Amino acid sequence: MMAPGLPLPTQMSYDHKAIEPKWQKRWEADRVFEASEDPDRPKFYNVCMYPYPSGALHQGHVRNYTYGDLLTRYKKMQGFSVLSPMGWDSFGLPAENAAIATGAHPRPNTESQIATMTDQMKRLGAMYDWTRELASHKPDFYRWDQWLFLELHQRGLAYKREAPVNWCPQDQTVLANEQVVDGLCERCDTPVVKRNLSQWFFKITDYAERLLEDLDLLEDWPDRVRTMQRNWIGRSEGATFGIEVEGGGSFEVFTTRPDTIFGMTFCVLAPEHPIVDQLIVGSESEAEARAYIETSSRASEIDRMSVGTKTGVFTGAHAINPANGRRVPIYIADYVLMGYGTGAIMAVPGQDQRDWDFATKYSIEIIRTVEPPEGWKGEAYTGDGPAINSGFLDGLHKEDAIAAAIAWLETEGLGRATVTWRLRDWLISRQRYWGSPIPIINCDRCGMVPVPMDQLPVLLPEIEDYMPKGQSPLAVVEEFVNTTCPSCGGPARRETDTMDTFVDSSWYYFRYADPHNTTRAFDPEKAGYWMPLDQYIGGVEHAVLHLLYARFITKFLHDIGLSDVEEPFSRLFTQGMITLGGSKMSKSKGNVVDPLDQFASHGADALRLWHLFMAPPTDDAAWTSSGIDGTRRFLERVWKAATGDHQFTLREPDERDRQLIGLSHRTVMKVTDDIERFNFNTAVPALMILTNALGDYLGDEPRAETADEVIRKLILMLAPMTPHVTHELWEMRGYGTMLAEETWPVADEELAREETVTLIIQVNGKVRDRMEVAPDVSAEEVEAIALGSEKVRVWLDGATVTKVIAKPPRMVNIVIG
RNA sequence: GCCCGGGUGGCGGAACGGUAGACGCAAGGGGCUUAAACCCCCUUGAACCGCAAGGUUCGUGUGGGUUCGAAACCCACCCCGGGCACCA
Repeated sequence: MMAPGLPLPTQMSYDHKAIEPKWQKRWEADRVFEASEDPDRPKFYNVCMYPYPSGALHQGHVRNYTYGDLLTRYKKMQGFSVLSPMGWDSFGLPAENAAIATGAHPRPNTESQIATMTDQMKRLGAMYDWTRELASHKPDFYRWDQWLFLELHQRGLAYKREAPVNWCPQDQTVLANEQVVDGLCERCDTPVVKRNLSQWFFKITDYAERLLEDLDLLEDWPDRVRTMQRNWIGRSEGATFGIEVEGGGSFEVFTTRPDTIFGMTFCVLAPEHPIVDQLIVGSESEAEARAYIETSSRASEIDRMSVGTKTGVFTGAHAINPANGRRVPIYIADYVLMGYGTGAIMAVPGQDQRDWDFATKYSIEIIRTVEPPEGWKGEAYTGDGPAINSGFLDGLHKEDAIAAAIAWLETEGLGRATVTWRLRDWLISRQRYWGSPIPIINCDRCGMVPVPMDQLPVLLPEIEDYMPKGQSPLAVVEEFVNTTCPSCGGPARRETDTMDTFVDSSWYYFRYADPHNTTRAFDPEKAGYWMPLDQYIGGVEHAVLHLLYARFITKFLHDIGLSDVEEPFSRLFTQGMITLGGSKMSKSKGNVVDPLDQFASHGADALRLWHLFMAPPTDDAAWTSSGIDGTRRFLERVWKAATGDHQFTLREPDERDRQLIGLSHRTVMKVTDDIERFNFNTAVPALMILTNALGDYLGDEPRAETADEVIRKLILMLAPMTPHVTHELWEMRGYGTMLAEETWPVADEELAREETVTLIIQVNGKVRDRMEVAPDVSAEEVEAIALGSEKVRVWLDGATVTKVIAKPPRMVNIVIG
């Protein structure tokens, strides 16, 4: 079926509808892409991020899998032992929401979508080792999520505590952080509020330092992803010290600017700070303070996060500035976050703009402790300068003043140098059905007891009602909940939360190395052969979620002796989006171009080539329907060159043969280099130029030997890009081998060398003439040629040559006065 | 606000500091055809000079700068996209 409005301008000379299925079946039957651990060859472990089974491939998938498959085939031709597996991120909210909407169980729907997508991947010609296929919703996979949980739990890295979570009042459910967009529920746009629930966390903060430091090792990651992770981890150096409350009690504050301590004119506590209650009891401001705390606890995230509208309330209590004994008021304000630092700050309005704003609003004194530069017209000054009004720190510059202030705090026993992280522990509980159950049993006598390893997996039960009600749908399933305590044998209740699907994706790439193991998550020997990934390909949207969690879990597996590597992904590639009409293609916007239409009209090869050609792989790319006409036309020309009935002549090779052979070697160099650097969009035109030259050559007394040599190279270079048509041509030309098993061509530098190059002759930087010269021409010769040029002489008439800059053989510039 | 990207023909995009616009799309002209489609050939950044061959000037967001020479390097600014955002 042809896409409406997309008539193919090409009269097709090859039948993609016959060729493509033929080779797809052949590759599968011959098991060409099944991987094996081969100690005699270098390995190449190549993975595209496993997809959520959404039902059908879209153009973004096509782009992703085309890049991945190109690399799989290219590396295989270069002699690598390649592992390119595929799996399914098949747990999670979309399937569950579909189930709620239709009343059907998520499993059959998920599995039929997996079947559809598998079929479409095969129709794209993307080859994977399907013997290693995995799906996270299957018990033989999620069993090992539960194992991972228990390993973390054993070492104190999985723990439960009450914590504020995102709550959508409309949907009556908790939301994952990633489902909160600008403070709103991504599904119903309702402002999200915080709600306290008892939750399971993975202690990723224990790994903060290593996760930050090892980013420096990841040289083949995009800078922006490393920067995003660095910001997300957010290391801040400073000091923590205690502050006495007048009349008894104390609290700790964290600051990156201990040097400004003399400028502290008030303190601020987060509304949730535990000491607040004792401070306000009986004070004049108690009623007002309680009202404020109540209001901010119910305020939506979007309100609390909005910069500029600082509000707060005086507690009625005062603190003592430890540096100068000054009595300062203690406020409560929600611009101080309980989750960062100590949930309390010393406020120095002279040196912090937020404190300045607050002090101005509530008429609190402002003391500058760093001399601003001459003519400073700003408000708070956060830059460097000599300390003033600061006692023993006076005159010191920022760095020295910070060191001196910390030394003083430590000598006085008031505080210490500390490092604070922005990174929070990873909240992995979900009050949702479609996920891996957390393997914990709650016993009244024994407390929280881990499910013994030999009782895994804790199977997800079949249920009728998936609707979230603020607790897991599993909580009402009596036969699931009620069990016996593994420790005392008494009656006990199962944990009913399930795990975040990011737990699945944090380790799945280890499982590909040993996917059928029934006694452990994977054999470290097998994982040791394949890990780390040599190439990981996916969307940039996972920069700080999946890619950070995966690094954490890999480090953990390393620490417990199951992995040799500390970093899972040696080389990361993040592709741009496909857009249409200025926005991302999506069903809701109605701007989807279904790849099935192009499979039918132009064939998978033409579609793959268009994706490679249309834009640099890292850039977003705008879909245009006519572009694929061009790549199909190009494949037609290749087909005609390789199968046409040409008038070959018997003659000795001449200049034309040498030219074409030379071009073919240069093309091999260019295409190889471009593929290595992911410049697919420039590799394609190089092949077009070669094909055009070949077409011209074939039309004018061609030699069969020359033609064959060039056609062979062309087919080999196109093989990873457009595998079906090239396999068919390889077979038709009778080379007698499977193209996918062939060797990638290597250029001969001698043959690639050009006989002449174009010398550009400039006068004062402007091009005035061009000449063909030998590549090894000298500077003196180039200068003589330039000065001898008739076109140049016109410009030199009546002028004095002041300088000649010669860069043989490409350029010479005559400078005249 | 902060941190990354990025602004090149009608469009997607090429260009180790050295011929700007490769390659492709679209458009126009011609050939083939009874006709059309397909296919093939030619033209296609702008302005100007020339009968022609050819030539000149301008041109990579804006304004400066460095350089014999800048789309590329430096400074300032404008616009677009993305990420983070009361993190003390």
